[in-house]
Amino acid sequence: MAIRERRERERAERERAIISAARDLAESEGWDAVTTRRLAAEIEYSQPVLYSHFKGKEAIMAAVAVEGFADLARDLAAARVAAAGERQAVAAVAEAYTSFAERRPALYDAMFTLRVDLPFASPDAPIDLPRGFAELADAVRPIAAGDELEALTETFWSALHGLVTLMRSGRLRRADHARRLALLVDRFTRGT
Amino acid sequence: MAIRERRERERAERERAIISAARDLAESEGWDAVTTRRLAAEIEYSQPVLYSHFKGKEAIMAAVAVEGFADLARDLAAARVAAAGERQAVAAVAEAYTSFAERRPALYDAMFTLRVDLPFASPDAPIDLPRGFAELADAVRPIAAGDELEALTETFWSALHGLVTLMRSGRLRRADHARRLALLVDRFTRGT
DNA sequence: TCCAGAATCTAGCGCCGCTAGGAACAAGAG
DNA sequence: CTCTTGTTCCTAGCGGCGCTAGATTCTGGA
Repeated sequence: MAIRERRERERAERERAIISAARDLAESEGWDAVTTRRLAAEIEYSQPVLYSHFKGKEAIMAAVAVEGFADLARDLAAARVAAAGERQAVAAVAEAYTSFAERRPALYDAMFTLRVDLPFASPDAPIDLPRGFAELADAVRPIAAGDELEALTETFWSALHGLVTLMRSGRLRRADHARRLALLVDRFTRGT
Repeated sequence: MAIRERRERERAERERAIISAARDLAESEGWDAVTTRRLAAEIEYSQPVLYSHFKGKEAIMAAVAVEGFADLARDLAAARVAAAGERQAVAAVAEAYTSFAERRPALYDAMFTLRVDLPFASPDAPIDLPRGFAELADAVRPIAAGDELEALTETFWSALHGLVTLMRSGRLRRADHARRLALLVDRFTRGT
């Protein structure tokens, strides 16, 4: 029986290795460089082994994304609790969000841009996804006034996501990022 | 000389055919289905002919995107001038923008999501791109108050883009779209 | 020591974007 | 009308992709 356990442990370790290799490779060379052949070489197994752990490449990316949700939720929480007031909390969370996207672009893409097979606005979403959303919602709550909190949080999130993706793809000048972020926070916190 | 002219005309027609085929194929089956082989078959020429017109597949997508900017600019202009007042103009333009993205998803992706080799915030951006941006800016101007118009327009645009992309990728429930859009417009037009 | 079943690999399928090299063709010169 | 020259276009193929069938190797228990 102990043998079986060791087997399962080794298998779990290998799965972790696949996810780490995918994340590292994506962060250093972009997702285009993450091929099943390179991943297999990285973990020193043959290609088909990947398919005994994951349904396909998209599932590997989804697994990387799930890891990212935990990191993002942590960053957002830290920013929120460190803020001095309600409006500062909104600004701090916004800053933390965009900074996460800038620091971990490949991870961010897996989470929010690339097509991956993950349930989002659904009960069986990965556990850390609603956690991150809840952090945003906590920051937004004081400025929600009469508005529905969930929809307002989604809207705020969308705005942050738009800023980040348009800037990252070269559609917005990076230099004006801080100004745009300030404007967004200002408009959302007005009159509350 | 007339022969040369006919040649050039035919060549221009073929280039148009390539762009149309790419757009149609992308809109009916998605960009993944747009391969150089299928495009070549569609225009009834061999694959290498594509490369005598465009540097590569990305350049074809960029050409499709450029066409889209003209369409979007037209939609935005129509929405803006038909609106009854300043705030209604903001709402109308926002609605027109997201509706364009919903109706022409593949085109929208080429324009704003996929990596294409196009200059954006730069003097040599395709002519219709600043036109679309100017339409947005015209709608935003009355609500800019003391804020810098360009940065505010970029921020508003980003929010629309975020709403659209997160919804389209299944990260936001489609059912709440109108509510989110209304919240966005409300927050941007507050106190002006 | 042998065997059944699990674990893993080799080899290959059909596709991709892209390109080298040659065939077919048309335009001007004699 | 024939020949040369330059353009146009195609056939064929390169290396790489995600993924999988089938063979092979390994391993725990009889």
